[in-house]
Amino acid sequence: MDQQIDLIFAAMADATRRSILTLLLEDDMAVSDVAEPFAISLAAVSKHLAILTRAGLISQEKRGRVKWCKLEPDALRAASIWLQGFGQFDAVDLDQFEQFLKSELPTSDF
Amino acid sequence: MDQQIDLIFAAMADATRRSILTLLLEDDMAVSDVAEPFAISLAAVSKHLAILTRAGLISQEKRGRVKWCKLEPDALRAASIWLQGFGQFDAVDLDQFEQFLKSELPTSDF
DNA sequence: TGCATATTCAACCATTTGGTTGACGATCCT
DNA sequence: AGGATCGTCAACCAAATGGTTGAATATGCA
Repeated sequence: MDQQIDLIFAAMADATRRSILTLLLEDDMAVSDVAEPFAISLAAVSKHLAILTRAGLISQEKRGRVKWCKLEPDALRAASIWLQGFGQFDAVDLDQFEQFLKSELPTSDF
Repeated sequence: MDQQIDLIFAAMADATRRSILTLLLEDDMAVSDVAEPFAISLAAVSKHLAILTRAGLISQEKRGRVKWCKLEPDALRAASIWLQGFGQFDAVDLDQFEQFLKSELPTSDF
């Protein structure tokens, strides 16, 4: 269980992977579509997706040629719980949060 | 700012460092006292503390021979905000959280 | 001055990560 | 069957991680 938390935090310790999670927050996507906004190779994105899958943050299902990626928000709960314990954090400023998300995305058109 | 989030999540992706944070939740501690519960060398703990410091999760102040380590919970807010955005997480089950914290500590006597 | 304590530094090692390129396997389409 | 597309695998590289041990630095104390 520790290990799962390790994997989750490690998976989130990379801006590309956090961007991928944000993309998938919108909708399920094929690997190529996930890769499209990024200036790295498809193979590199494939590795990122493997890391996210291993952490349980996404799931992947192959239908035909296409492998669909789906956010698994439940896996974030453990990490969230861990953080909340250090809590007394003020209520989240959602405006700030949206701005932050946008600042992390490689493209800003969504 | 991305980079700070990178550092924070990376710092938390290790059970030893999370245990250290939990220890410091109780009180400020000297490096040797932080190291005491762990079965690794003092130098290894010193490295962990450097990583936590770089991430802004703790601060260290030298008074005399002793370097005091202090939790900086503010640094966790950014990570917390990030996670909350994937939110709709149910209210935290605090009992479960405490049990989890205890399960992560190398010694269970507090 | 001289010793003990607190902490870091340096060098080393094995493993993981994040990236590349090129080849390969699957699947769809005509 | 043949060709295009989707995605991973393999081999490689540079950098970071997590650990070790032994030496060095800094401070306190007698």
